[in-house]
Amino acid sequence: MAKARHSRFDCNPGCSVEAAISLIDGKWKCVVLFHLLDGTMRFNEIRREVAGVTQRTLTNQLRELEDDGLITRKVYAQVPPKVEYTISPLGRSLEPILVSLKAWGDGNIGRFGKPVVENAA
Amino acid sequence: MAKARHSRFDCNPGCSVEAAISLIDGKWKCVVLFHLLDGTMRFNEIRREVAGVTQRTLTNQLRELEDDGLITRKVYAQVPPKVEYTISPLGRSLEPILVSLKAWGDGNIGRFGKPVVENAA
DNA sequence: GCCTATAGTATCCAAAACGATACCGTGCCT
DNA sequence: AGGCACGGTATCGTTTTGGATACTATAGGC
Repeated sequence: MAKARHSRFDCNPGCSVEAAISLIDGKWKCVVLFHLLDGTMRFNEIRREVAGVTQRTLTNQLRELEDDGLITRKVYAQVPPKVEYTISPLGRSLEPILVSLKAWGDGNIGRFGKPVVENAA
Repeated sequence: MAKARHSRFDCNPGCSVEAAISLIDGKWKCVVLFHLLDGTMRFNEIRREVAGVTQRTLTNQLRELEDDGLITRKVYAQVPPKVEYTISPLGRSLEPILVSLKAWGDGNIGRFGKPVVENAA
């Protein structure tokens, strides 16, 4: 999505849907969160799992996820740098959504594009 | 979201999540689909339910939903014009996602913004 | 020395998304 | 006659999103 995120939630049935959507609005956010469900990961681990994302974009979206309280970021004072990303309880509460997305995708992915295996590089 | 929709699905666990996301990527799409779960609606009915959307944007997103096969559009040859929008079987298959989004939003909406009641106009 | 990994920052750019605003033809109601 | 509803179209503009590319300091391995 783009432009303004949903920021004003009206008291109709749609508004809770908008609230949830507004948090995962970002091209790679759901995918990142999905991977973090399995446990803590470091920056380049995430980057390798999420095919296609540029490092600048990944940084931005991890920052937004952290700002929204969906993940936590732990920096170890060492060289080379070590940073760990972990899904937060709030982020974990999105699990039903993420799992539904994956289940749907698994059952319907053949409708759009063809899975490719070139990101194993 | 914006820019390129997810269009190439790699064979890793994220790609099915991407596939699902790519279909509901649009500021108002989930909300529209959510409302259509309850049954067929006409254009201005949807417009009244979805607070904040401009009529131009609603038209665009309904078109995209139709193009993706998530809803169907039926035009009655009469004046004034009558058009009915109905969720399709493919769209209906997104119900678990939409319901998860609403459940999460219901439980967390207090974290962001305050519900307002000014769209009842 | 060079290459790689780490986790970024910096800068610029292009594309897309959405909003704002005005307008349309017909019929119905007042 | 005027206003309103219907379901849009048309045009322009702004903002945002994400990508492309280059660069960073340190350490370890070869």
